[in-house]
Amino acid sequence: MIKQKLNHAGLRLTSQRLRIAEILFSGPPKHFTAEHVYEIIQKQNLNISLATIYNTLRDFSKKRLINEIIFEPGRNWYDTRLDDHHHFYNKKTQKLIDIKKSEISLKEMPNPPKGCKINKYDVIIEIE
Amino acid sequence: MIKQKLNHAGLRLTSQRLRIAEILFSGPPKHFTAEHVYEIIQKQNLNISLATIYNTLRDFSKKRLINEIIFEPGRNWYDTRLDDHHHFYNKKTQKLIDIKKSEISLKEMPNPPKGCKINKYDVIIEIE
DNA sequence: TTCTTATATTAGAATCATTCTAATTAGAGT
DNA sequence: ACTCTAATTAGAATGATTCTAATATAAGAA
Repeated sequence: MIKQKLNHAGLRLTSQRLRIAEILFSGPPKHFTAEHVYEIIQKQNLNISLATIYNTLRDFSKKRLINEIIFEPGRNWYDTRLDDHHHFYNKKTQKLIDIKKSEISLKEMPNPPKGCKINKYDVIIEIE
Repeated sequence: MIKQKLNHAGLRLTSQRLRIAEILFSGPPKHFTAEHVYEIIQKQNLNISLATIYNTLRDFSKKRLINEIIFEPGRNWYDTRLDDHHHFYNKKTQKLIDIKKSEISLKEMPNPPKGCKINKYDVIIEIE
């Protein structure tokens, strides 16, 4: 349940966050940017400032409710899927396609440099 | 030889491109942004406009003389290494560390969607 | 060599996504 | 209800990159 999700993450239950979470977490997993969310909200005749969308996505990402994916310079994408998986990136259409972990995993994970721990890893396969 | 490299890529031999190529391809492989190259050129008391640096790096990348790496939103990084390898990315220090292909390769490469071919793939392991 | 033409360079303006500012509003515990 | 901290907001600011359009130059042709 969405309220529990936010509570558990230590995020206050504001109407804006609830509306945004509703959009993100209802329906199938999604790839999106702040602008995408903003457009959806406009179409619903809701009124949430662009700054709040940016803040909220950043907060959700920090709290690991969504995942940031970097594959295009100058644009922040997010993914509601949190499980271990990777992406095809079609440069022309600018679309991402999920790749199941089972289809791709690494032979072995190299040791990180001393004093560092691995945060996450991303495999991006660029197609055209 | 640098002139042959540019000629072979179909790029005119301008003094600016030769100077930039000199910086990139002399010495060990490098990770860098347009600003880094610009600073080096300033220190050498050369005078090449920032726009030309951006243009040149884009051109070199298109012609596959250097490789674009995307791992940080809002900043274009390049790599003079063209062979198959991957990267640790230290988010705090914003530094990249090469990972040899032999240390990491994928178990298998998934089939791209119909009508698409694989351009390249990048593995980025975020550490902290 | 000189001519020609397409291409490259440039300064500075423009763009675009994102973050910041500082004033206002609103959760949520007491 | 009261208080206090955190969230929201409009609009400005930022910062990397690209664009514009004027000028210069490489390199093949004559």
